[in-house]
Amino acid sequence: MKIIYRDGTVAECPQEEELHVIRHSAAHIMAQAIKRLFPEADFAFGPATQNGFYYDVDLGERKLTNEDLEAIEKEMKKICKENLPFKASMLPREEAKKLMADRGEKYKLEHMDDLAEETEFSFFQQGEYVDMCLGPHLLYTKALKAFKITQQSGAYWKDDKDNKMLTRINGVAFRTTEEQQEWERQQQEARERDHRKIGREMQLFMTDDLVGRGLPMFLPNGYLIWQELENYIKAKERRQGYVHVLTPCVGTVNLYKTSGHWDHYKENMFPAMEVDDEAFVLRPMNCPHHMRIFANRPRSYRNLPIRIGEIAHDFRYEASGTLKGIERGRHFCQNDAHLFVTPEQIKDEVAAVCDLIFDVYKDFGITDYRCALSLRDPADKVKYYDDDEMWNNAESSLRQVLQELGIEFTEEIGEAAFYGPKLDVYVKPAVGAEYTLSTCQLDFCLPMRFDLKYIDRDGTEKTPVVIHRAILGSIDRFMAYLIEETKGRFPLWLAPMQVKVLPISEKTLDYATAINEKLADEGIRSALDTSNEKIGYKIRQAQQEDRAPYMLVIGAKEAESGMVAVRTRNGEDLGAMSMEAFLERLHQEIADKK
RNA sequence: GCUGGUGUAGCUCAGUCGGUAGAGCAGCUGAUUUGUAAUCAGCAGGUCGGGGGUUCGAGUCCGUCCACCAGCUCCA
Repeated sequence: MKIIYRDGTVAECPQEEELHVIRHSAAHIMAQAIKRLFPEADFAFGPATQNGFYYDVDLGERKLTNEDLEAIEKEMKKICKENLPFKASMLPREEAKKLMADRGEKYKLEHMDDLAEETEFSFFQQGEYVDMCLGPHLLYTKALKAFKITQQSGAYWKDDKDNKMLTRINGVAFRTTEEQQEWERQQQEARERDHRKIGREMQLFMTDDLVGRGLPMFLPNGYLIWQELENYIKAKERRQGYVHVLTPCVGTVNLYKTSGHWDHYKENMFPAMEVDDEAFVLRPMNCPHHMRIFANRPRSYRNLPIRIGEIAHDFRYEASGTLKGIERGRHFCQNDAHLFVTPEQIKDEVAAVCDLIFDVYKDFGITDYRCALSLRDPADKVKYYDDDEMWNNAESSLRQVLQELGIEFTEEIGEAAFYGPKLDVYVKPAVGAEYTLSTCQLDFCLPMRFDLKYIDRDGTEKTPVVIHRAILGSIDRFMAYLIEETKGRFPLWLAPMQVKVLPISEKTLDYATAINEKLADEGIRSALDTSNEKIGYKIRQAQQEDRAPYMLVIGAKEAESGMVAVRTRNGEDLGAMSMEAFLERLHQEIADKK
């Protein structure tokens, strides 16, 4: 595939750049189509994205309908058919400005002003449409073979919500129609994995308008998984010397004024409740409660580190548009802990937290994640606690520890918490944008604000350092992730229904009932299908709807021999085995967390 | 919160030009007693998201509120 660069040279496109160029050119062709249909259109940015492209366009008061989008797509196809060449040209600043001014492109002009150090600008033209652009592009519009406009949405000029909202038109583009079909298949597959869909099918959780939006309720099946996760992570933490506490879901406004959260986040908290001349809020996080637990009694360096964990209920008044099943709600349960340490202990404790994170990921088979060191934006004195020395110290300590641990990470400016830098571990769900699962934050700030002290070896009072960390993040979000990763086919130890007992007919119902009871006695979550259906139907139900890892087919042969016929969720027929052998298999698999 | 879209039975969906709602699955009842991914028949199920408006008449048209979905912004 040949492409044209901004200086007009034509060359073979590097393989890995092909899609990007196709998508970028698709954006230009879409802009041309939009301009033909809506001459008043004023274009902002129109880049290629991970799957496709978009163009942000100012259409004045006009709202686009779906028919408009179809018309744009049709016009794009027409432009491709016209097979217009892409032509590159360079203009010095003044001429470039005149060209854009003549064409009424006020966003491009503003962009040129932002690029104050540039002396000349490049343009690409196909047919009557000219766009300021770095390129490179396809040689001809016909080279764009597979694309589709997918949606429109709003987006702010320069991503700033104080600026005007423009219409963003999104599309996808591929090398071939086969690749496009493959993408559509994957989209379908992602929709099938959506935790909200599987959660409803498997009766894991529900929401209800009368209870309130963003307030999911865990149903018996979902709460079984929840309890397994809670027990699992608490046991892991206990092994690392954590203790667990239980603290209330409300706190005084003064508590959050002391921590600084009130100033930073009061807009995202449920409003204060005034009672007996005191104001309370539903708590949005637990750090202040844990700080006060530390301050409850004198502490010695001999007691440190103190690791206080809690499966803690939190409430945040999230913007309505951000709510998403149990991935992001207004109530959620953090797998939270605060480690109170001496400065010398930072390294070992951060290392232990990282070990715990990756140990847990191993248990769950999580391999597709990325780590980021989230730093403050030093220019932002409003968001970040203003103490350069403290920040430099915290950031360099955390960076150094991560480097020494050999963890690969990128650094992201302006992503820190207001009180300190953090290690964030991101994962990508089946549906939607990536999010943080685990976090480990180094905090020199809250211990000062709460005036925390311990008595050091030399008898003087010192301020401890706090490490905030969450491994599963929130139980809710972690469950959402697991649902999408497993498609609801949870490993045995987590499956709400571990075994389903399927009598072939009522004639073997008694034996099947005894088997079911035996399983229950052994602590196995089993269910008995007493329905009057054929065995094929029962299997289909157990495998597809219940997603039970094991099915026991119980007929005359089994009743006579005292065996069970075992079938797996994957359709594998393991044949007849003794109940003892089956139980041993179950217990082993549960212990292995496979 | 912003922009756009969607809302019909528990679930997935159909419903033409405005003339008082339909299917499959699930549910219930009965028949059948079944050997590894859907046995047959019958029954029941709805203030068409809510309140308004236009109309002789609204699931359908208009407006408003609510919820959901996508994207943006945000995520202590």
